[in-house]
Amino acid sequence: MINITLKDGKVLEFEQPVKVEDVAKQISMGLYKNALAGKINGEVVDLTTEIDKDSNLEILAFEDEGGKHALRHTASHILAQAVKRLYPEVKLAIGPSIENGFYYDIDADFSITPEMLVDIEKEMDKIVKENLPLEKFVKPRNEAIEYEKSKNEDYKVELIEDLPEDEIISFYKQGEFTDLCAGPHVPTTGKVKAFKLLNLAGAYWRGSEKNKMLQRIYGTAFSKKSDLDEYLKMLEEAKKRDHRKIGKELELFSLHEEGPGFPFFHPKGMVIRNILEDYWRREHVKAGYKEIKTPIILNEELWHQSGHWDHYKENMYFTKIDEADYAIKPMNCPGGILVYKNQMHSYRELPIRMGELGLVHRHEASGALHGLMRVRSFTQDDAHIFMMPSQIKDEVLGVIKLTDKIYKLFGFEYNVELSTRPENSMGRDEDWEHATESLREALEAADLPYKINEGDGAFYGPKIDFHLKDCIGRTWQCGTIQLDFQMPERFDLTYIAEDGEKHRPVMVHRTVLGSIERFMGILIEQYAGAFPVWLAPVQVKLLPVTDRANEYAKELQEKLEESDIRVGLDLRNEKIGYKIRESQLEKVPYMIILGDKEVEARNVAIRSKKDGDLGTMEFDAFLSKMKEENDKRISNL
RNA sequence: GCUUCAUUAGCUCAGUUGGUAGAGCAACUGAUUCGUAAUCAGUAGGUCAGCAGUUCAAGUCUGCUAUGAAGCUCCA
Repeated sequence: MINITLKDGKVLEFEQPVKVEDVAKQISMGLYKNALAGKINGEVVDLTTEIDKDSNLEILAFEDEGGKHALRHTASHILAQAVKRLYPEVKLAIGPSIENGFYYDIDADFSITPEMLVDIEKEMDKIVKENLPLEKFVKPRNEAIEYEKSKNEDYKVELIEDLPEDEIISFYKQGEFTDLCAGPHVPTTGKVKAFKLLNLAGAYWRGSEKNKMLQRIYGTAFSKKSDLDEYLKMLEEAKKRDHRKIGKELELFSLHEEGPGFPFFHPKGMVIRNILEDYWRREHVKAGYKEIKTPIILNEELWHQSGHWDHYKENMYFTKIDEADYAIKPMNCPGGILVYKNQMHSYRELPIRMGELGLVHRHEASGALHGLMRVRSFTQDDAHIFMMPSQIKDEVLGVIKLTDKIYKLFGFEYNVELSTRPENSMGRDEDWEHATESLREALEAADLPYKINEGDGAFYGPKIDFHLKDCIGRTWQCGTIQLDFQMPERFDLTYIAEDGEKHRPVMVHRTVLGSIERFMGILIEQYAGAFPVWLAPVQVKLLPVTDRANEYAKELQEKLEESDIRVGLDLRNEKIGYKIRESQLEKVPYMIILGDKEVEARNVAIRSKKDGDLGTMEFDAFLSKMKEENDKRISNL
């Protein structure tokens, strides 16, 4: 007798081992017809897995991670099978499911073209229609190696060879196709009701650029056609928010062949940028920061001392002044350190929080450049905090809270990662351990969920990173908090403690926005260009219906400008409908329509971008409404 | 940097099997003074990214370079 406990606590009894799908069918009619996988005692398994002892069982449908995983994983096998049918000579690498779909890496000695993808999709359709059952079988490791060798699948052989001697290797078979695989899968290929191949890309075997580059086919799969359509539509919509597209349409910034990765900011982009910086300054003054500005070009010797020469040279730009070698700063820390070192410091002063909107240049790989998100010259909203070791936790916690507050203002959700010691790093093990532990404690104290990113820290210390999402779900590192025991050592930083002796301070490097450029990219995508009133480059646009209202419009323009409202005036001889259309496309939050009626009554007709016609009101009433919206972020603080 | 793909007017895009470029919007000029998402007419605008090659002939075919896109690698 086997007892199977379901998620809702119900217990089912079976005489003999049953398959997950049998249970799914039995629990209730229809309810689990979309079952795609099971979860036995916490482990995701195929629907065909036998349950042979008492277990907790959960049936996973497409809504569950495990269900999606099984479906998409099967889709990737169908992709591989189709490719093998059409091009038997190719070698298969790996084909996992990923967040929104799946891919398969293929080694072919010809280029896979978009036209071929169409053929492959057709073949996949056939395989789905054939409704082939997926059958699991196992082989001991050595037999498994021989088996894959006989199929000429070199990559599979390499994968198995990396597994322990006594490992039992599982395979899945669907029709004539078998693949090394740990599962889980849906029971038959027919379950994959809706799929689409999306794009082609190169990808290094095992993710190392030292290895061969394979061809990767990306796709996505759903259990219903309507879900697939919805997803594709969502992708289309998301692309309309792309900051590169909106930045051009709204004349915020531009990029030119003459300076790849060096963005040009236009007047409207500068308005947003300046407001953002003002806001940043205000917040930082309140949080106890002092602002500094340090030079962009500094003597090369400084970079030897900081360790950047040894660890970051490849990404730096260099220049000469007279006969001496100089470097363009890729980071602001040495500048901040020189300011600190310029005088003696008492423990009474600590922590010293020194902020800098610092322009840095980094030689990023050409293929890594991406709009404003990844550039070669950018302004970090940097700050360096010098403190006693006992202050670490509180200071880090303070930065976490400041970051959270600022991100919340924009409605961002974010992921946090803790990155630990990388291979190419400097410093003592015990310092690294202490630093990493301090960051961990601060994260725990802030009650923030975080992911550990092994070996991804800076060369001088571990870090906490804040990642924000762009319009299609790619994440970008923005805020960062980096603990550093090395630079204070290298630059012999000191403070005089209570005991009258020199002591070594600890240093934190941190950014909240990350870079102004990247943050603006994220902002543009977050709002799809329709910025909140306080950030909008033009907040109000005055639209006279005929030139009889021009004088009145100019009068109002002056009054609005006096109150620091950013105002636009459209005096062109165009129809009002046309002027409204353009202002709407410019995403101006408010329009003031001025015709004979308004001139006569000395009032204003308001139209909001969001809500349309708001009717007429007194000008003063509108003005105080604008002032109020403008101050929203301030009262928010 | 790597793989694949792309680059035609300021912008968005057409351009058949190779036979030396076209639309809409924008700009400019004129008319129109009009009430909540495009008034009408006209004018001007292009070494088809650049350089080389194949050809009687190249926007179209080939190679190189630059830039861009997707992904990989990198991102201290």
